[in-house]
Amino acid sequence: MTGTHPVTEATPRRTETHQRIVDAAGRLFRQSGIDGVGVDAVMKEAGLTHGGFYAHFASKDALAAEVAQALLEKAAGTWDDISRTEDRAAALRKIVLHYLNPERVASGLCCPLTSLGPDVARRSASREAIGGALRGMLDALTRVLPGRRRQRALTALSTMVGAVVLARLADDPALARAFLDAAAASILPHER
Amino acid sequence: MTGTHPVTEATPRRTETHQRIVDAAGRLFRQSGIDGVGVDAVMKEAGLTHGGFYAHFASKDALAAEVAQALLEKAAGTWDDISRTEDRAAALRKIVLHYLNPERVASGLCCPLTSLGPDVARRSASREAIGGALRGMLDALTRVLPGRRRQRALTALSTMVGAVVLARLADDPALARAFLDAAAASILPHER
DNA sequence: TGTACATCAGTGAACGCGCGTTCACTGATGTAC
DNA sequence: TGTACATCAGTGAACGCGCGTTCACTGATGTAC
Repeated sequence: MTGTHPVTEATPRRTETHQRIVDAAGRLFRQSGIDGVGVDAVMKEAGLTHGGFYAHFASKDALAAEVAQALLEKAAGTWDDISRTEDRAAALRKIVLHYLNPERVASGLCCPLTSLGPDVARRSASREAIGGALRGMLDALTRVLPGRRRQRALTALSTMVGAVVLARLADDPALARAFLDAAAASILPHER
Repeated sequence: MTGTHPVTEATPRRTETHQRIVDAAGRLFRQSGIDGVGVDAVMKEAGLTHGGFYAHFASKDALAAEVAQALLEKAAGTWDDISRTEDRAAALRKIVLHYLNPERVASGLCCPLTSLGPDVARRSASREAIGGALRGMLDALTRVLPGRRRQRALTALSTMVGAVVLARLADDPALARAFLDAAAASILPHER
């Protein structure tokens, strides 16, 4: 029910189109911010015209909430899956290196916490989804971090998020890279 | 010259009003985002009416650029000053605890990197100012961190920025606090 | 299998509000004599 | 010290564009017989 237009029934085609709009918005919102992208642009990205939008969502805000929730759940879910792998060290490596991957960061299609965070936190609708994702990511990190201390997970998540934020803020690609590399090195067990 | 209306001359009163507008915008923009605050609201916060705005700034974007530059320079300057104190350990403590102060973070009137960052990075005008501030903060941190290694400064800054971002995102005050405390503990030499 | 009709996803023109921007004016400050 | 005038910071009404939202319509999909 959440965010979806309540009146009309769900049919296969409708559901597919709905999902295409959410995906398109996910890409654009993360690159240019929610306020920086019009309903018009979202629908064009999804291969449709803007008029049909309100057959799928009650408002642009409802779309934003659904996009945020979907991206946050997906991110937390991925971390959770990986963290349940047998090999804890490998799982940690995978989570950290994927998160801090320079190409992903540069594309803007990275962690929704950093790309949508501020925008979304102001819209109170999604605060719960954010809280859930945070806890999920912390749980996953705690599970794979040596010592399994919550404290370390809090710090590691801060370092990763900060590195991504700073890398996107840096005007110089070398500096951006330096933030990501330093963060990875500080979290991963030092191998040399 | 930058950002200021180029035609009119600078007189004491003009300068003071100009500054009052920049200060007001600095507060509001950090709390609600640049797109979330109208010229109208800025001028009201400064105790004026909206009409007079364009006697001081060429556009809202010009104001945003000036606000960002002022806040970034102030932040970097503060760090630089503190870092040149005799006692390195005390200077580090001061920088870190001030930055991670829960009340400051909750008020939103904290580091412009986290509160304006994304908004501002998209407006290419201020990328240079951001880069400068980043380098200044890194230099200050390097100066006061034990060992004086650049690598450690990169990580420490990431951790601090990430902790603030996450603290503002967390729906639960206790969780917010946990991010800030964990970050401080991880950077400050462990005293116990 | 073919025809008639109903349903429904998507179209695109149009509306209207918010907000950035402009502008003619006012009241206050300052200068000339 | 007082009066006349010029300058200029700030006012508030008005404009117009962008964008979220609405709506009458179309063309395609599906169902009845």
